[in-house]
Amino acid sequence: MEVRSENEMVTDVKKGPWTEEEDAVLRSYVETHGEGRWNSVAYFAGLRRTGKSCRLRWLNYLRPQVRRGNISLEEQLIILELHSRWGNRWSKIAKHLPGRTDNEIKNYWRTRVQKQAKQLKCDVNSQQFRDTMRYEWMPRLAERIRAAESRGRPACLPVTSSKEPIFDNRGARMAELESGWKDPSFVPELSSGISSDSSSEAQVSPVSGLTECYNLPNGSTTGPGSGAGYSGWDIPAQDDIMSSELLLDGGDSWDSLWNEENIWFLRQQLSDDHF
DNA sequence: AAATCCGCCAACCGCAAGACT
DNA sequence: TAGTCTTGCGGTTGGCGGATT
Repeated sequence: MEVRSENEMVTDVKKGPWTEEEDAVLRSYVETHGEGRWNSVAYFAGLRRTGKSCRLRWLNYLRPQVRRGNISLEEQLIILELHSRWGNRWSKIAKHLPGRTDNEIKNYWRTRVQKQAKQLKCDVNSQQFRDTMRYEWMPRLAERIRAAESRGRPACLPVTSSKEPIFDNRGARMAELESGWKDPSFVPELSSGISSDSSSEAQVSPVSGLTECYNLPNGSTTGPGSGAGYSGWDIPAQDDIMSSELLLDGGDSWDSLWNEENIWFLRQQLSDDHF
């Protein structure tokens, strides 16, 4: 009988997309034996994969808690808010978005947000871009959420199985978030992954550069949110906010946006001392 | 209809920190 | 205490599919 060690298995490793059969094997094994010891999982489950690959597949795809589909408006706002605080700390940000993986948030940031920075011809780490996020996108997003809330959503949302009110402090929380980014003294926390090197920020003029692409909050708006120019990124121009067609992500309905999972994570996000 | 471009996302890689021996 | 193993994180890449030419 052939006996192979775990290390030998690794040399026989398979890469690339997972098959349904592999998924079934991994899911079955983890459900029976639990997570952890991923090299052993790969070996004893008979998968020709590395432990790392098994772990990643489980965490990012097979876990029952993983949420799939469009990033909701609230999730977008939370991502912007937390990224302004922590920078590229994807796993940390993901912990505040139940069911979302760090990989998903990272991909979202790179494909949507960095694309807008590119269109603005500014560095994603620049003061100009941070100001744009802070003064334009986040307030607009909050406005969209409120507008959506006032249209299709019942003022008092249903209770969860715990019978606790869900959004009792929602307004207060939103105001708290906004006061943070509207406060002139607000300085986004820069941690690893965000360059605080002043030389990179010197590439653009923080204010004059901003006004070339965007007007500050008291002015009219131009830029990625202005009508036909934006796609994928879900922050519309002020005018668009009043367009009900743009209130939701593409294809999202109120039912899907305000399902149990969204309500659950919003409860978490809007609860006191969560950040 | 074919070729090319582009956006998205799953998965890989290297590194670092913590756990274990 | 040092070496090894495991896990977790962030950056990057490659393939797929839809859009555009």
